[in-house]
Amino acid sequence: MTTEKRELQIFRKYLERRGLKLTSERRALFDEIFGRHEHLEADELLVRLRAKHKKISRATIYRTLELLVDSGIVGRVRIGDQGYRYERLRAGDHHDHLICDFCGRVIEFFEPRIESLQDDVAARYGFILLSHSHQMRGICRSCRPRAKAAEDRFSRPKAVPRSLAE
Amino acid sequence: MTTEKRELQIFRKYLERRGLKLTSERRALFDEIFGRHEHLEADELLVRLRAKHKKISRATIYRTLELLVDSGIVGRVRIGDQGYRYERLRAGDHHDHLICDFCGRVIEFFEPRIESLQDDVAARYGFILLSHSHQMRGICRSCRPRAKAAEDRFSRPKAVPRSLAE
DNA sequence: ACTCCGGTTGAGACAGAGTCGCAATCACAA
DNA sequence: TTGTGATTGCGACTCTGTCTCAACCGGAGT
Repeated sequence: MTTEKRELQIFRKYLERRGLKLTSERRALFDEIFGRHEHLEADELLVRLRAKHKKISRATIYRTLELLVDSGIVGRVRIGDQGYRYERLRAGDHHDHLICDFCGRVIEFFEPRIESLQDDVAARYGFILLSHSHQMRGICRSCRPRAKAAEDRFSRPKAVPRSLAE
Repeated sequence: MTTEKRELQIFRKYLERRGLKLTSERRALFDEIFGRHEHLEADELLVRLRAKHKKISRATIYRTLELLVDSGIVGRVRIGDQGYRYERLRAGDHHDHLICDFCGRVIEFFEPRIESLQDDVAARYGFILLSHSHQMRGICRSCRPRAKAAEDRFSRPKAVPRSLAE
């Protein structure tokens, strides 16, 4: 609760500083995102809010998400193959994502050694690094048995071992 | 030329193994991608082929790109904010991308230490790693002066220094 | 508490990227 | 050369996200 309060204050300040208003729609979307820790798509948010008998339009969702991202308290990430997902950010919180191709689960990770190697690479090419996006995809621990079963069932449609590649 | 020949053989084999045909459209798209080393969007490929008086439809471009990616000789990457770009891959060639936000230039990099740390992270969470996508964005060496100038011109619309954040 | 004004909303049109169904066409093996 | 199943082009469609605009509302000033 204290955490939410803090982010709400930041958002309020952000709006105030540019003469924008904290409407009930903006407030509802804020609450929805900060009420749980998940990686949500814009349309999921729309559905959830409407399920809570909150009248809100798609356009407002997108417009508000833009404000939230811009204010720095919400992050926008490409996780699936189409569209973005939004996640709340705590102050100073940076992480990248590990995504299970079977169940879709998203795990956040932070590896300082990767972060610093990124800086090295950027420096090597004379780049000023502004942002990065790093996703790793695979099969999570609990999907491994299922993945194995599926692999056996289909006669590996895509596996073209190098023995056949020429 | 020898390199192209090799990839064409792989593609031929790939089609053959699943009873698919090497049509003139597929061949033309192959040539377009392997004729130069760039990161192209589907529609750019369409335009280029039509400019060469090759009659081809958008649907075929997409369908063929899928085959090329699936056969392993072409890579599909999200580089901009909308859509994918396609790039030819040489055997065993893996790299990630550094993208300039000003000029759009794409630089490929490979940092083995990052690759191996990725394996460590995956192992830490019990993940079987299948793929990853890693992009770094920023300002390239030659755009730095231009970027600086632009920053001075606009009175930094988004910069909300922490001194004002509460 | 009331007013007023500029910011905000909802609805639906629109845009860009990509997919799909189907009739006509083509590759390629016999 | 022929036959047949794969492939193509077209246009309609989907999905994600943006835009326009008239009606509406938040909140500062009174």
